[in-house]
Amino acid sequence: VTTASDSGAAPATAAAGDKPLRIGELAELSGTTPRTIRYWEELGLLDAGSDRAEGKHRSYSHADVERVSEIVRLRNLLGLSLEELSSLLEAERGRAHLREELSHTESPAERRRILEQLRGHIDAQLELVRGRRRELDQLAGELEDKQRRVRERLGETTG
Amino acid sequence: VTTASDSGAAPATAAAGDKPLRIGELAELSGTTPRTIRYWEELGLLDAGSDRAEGKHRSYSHADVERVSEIVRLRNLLGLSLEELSSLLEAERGRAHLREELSHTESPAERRRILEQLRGHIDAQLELVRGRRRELDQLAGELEDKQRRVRERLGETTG
DNA sequence: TTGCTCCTCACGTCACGTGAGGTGGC
DNA sequence: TTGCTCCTCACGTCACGTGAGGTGGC
Repeated sequence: VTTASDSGAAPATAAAGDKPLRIGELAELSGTTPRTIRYWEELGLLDAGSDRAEGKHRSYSHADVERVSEIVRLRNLLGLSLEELSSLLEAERGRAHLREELSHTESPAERRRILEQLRGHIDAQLELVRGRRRELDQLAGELEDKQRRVRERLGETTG
Repeated sequence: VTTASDSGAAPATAAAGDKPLRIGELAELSGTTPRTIRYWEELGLLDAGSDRAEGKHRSYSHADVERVSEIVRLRNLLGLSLEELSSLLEAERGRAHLREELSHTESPAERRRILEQLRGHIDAQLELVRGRRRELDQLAGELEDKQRRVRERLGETTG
């Protein structure tokens, strides 16, 4: 139902990229459940697809698989609330809009302004991810220390 | 109430390490809330302190700060359910017990057996952490690519 | 046509948040 | 003694899980 793809990755085959998907297929391909997708749609995280008669089946595209997969990934890795995720995704829609704008403007000053906004958004997201990674590195480091100490003591025992 | 410290880190001052803490202080020092601590106690994640008269205040030690802080950290970084966390923590208590055993056994074969069990537990936890870190690295890498592309385009504009 | 997946309520659950009304301890 | 933090219910909330009963589409 939604159509715009953000990633620009070409589908494996042109034909496969066009086949409409049912909610169960979308869920499986993006690592979640139909219930979760309906819930996200209810909250406005996902597009409701404007014109679906009550009781009729939802229909999705492969671009939706990209989008839902990314939300699932961000949720799992960053542990954000859906409200936080929502604003992050809104920023991402904003970026898509900026790219659109960029492709239509010639003025170097304008192009520069748009690109700098894009950079700001990406930098912010990157800082979030790097912060998490630092914490995980710290934890991994501590575990590696423990591991090393046990290995040394194992080396001391005979056998 | 609980006493055994796992980490072996010396407190900043001996006196400060002995002062009993109230639930609000414990919560603040370990980055959570009193309600969460009571809930974890209810579930058995934290020791109930055996003998507290109904309505009387809970009392904690600085060793409890270590324990609660670690649970908070694992919850935030690994995104586990409290049930998963619970078994992970039980494994950790098992490790404390193994270390105890180790300090009392002389037989090299026995010591070796114990150390290998310790190593197994640590390796398992490390794999969990490394898996998460790999995923975050992947995400960070993708964002860095985007960032680089925007930078290149910024370099192309005049100004 | 038969089976499957889908649909919409609606109640259940997990991990707490948030008062309500009352008591404890420096 | 006054204020704070604490106590125990108990209901609310977020992000879904899980049927119940019914319809849609290959």
